Amino acid sequence: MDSLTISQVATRGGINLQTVRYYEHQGLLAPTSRTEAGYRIFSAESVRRIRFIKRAQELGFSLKEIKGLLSLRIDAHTTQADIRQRTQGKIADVEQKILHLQAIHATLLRMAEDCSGCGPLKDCRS
Amino acid sequence: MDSLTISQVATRGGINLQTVRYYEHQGLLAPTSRTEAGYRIFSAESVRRIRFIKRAQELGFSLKEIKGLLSLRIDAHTTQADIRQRTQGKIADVEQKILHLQAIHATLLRMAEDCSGCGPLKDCRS
DNA sequence: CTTGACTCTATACCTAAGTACAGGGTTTAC
DNA sequence: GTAAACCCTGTACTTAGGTATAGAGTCAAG
Repeated sequence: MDSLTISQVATRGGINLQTVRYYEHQGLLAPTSRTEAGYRIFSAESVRRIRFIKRAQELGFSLKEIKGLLSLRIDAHTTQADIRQRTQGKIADVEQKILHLQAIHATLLRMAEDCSGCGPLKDCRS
Repeated sequence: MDSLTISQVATRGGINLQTVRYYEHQGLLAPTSRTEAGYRIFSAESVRRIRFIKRAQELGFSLKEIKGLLSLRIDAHTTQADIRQRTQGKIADVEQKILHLQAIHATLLRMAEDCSGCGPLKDCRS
């Protein structure tokens, strides 16, 4: 029984029911089908997708960017070169973010462990 | 001559002039003083601060959180224990973010380099 | 067979983070 | 000494990302 209602998928994904509809409207999430009466039907897949969206958001990606990340999904008609090209820029972005976070992290650690001589956080090299 | 006008500090920080005033209003940035006529005077320090704010924003921190990060700045009356306590939670947050980014990064790399058998991005373990 | 919990669409409302005037004073360059 | 290019405050508008409400249909339990 891999079939979920909108309220179930919202609860399991940790978001508001209205937000599920909002994400659908934004093209980030689609119900697998509808019942006779028009009720949305989701799968466990959708829950994973919602969680991915929330994590990516916490990392500073906009919904638009997340849509781009999600669309990298591979299907039979996508060539290697195609994928490589589309992922390249995103890989660079992510690497930048990691570097900046590591700089902040190092500065926070220095502040916590040895405060003599450490400067303000904004001076962390990054 | 470490004395900048609002438009200079905005340009060098890479943000809109209005945004400088907005950040000041939000308590994230303060001019070092004012001229006789009431014009704001900034220093190079403010430019660094603005850049830090922008970087942190790209990493998913809200202005409120960034204010918290900036307020960790050390002054003479802050004790070691005090600092350690205030930094602890933020360090954990940053570590979480790094882990999530690394998971996305690894998945993107796998997609770019060897697509046979790689799944959708949202399934990256993180 | 009806009542309560659920769903639908559509529209309105909200907060964060800006961005853009309007109306007025100031400074600098000719 | 007067334009052009600044700056000031205050208010209004915008966009992203939701969240709430209204009005109506659906389903499951007693």
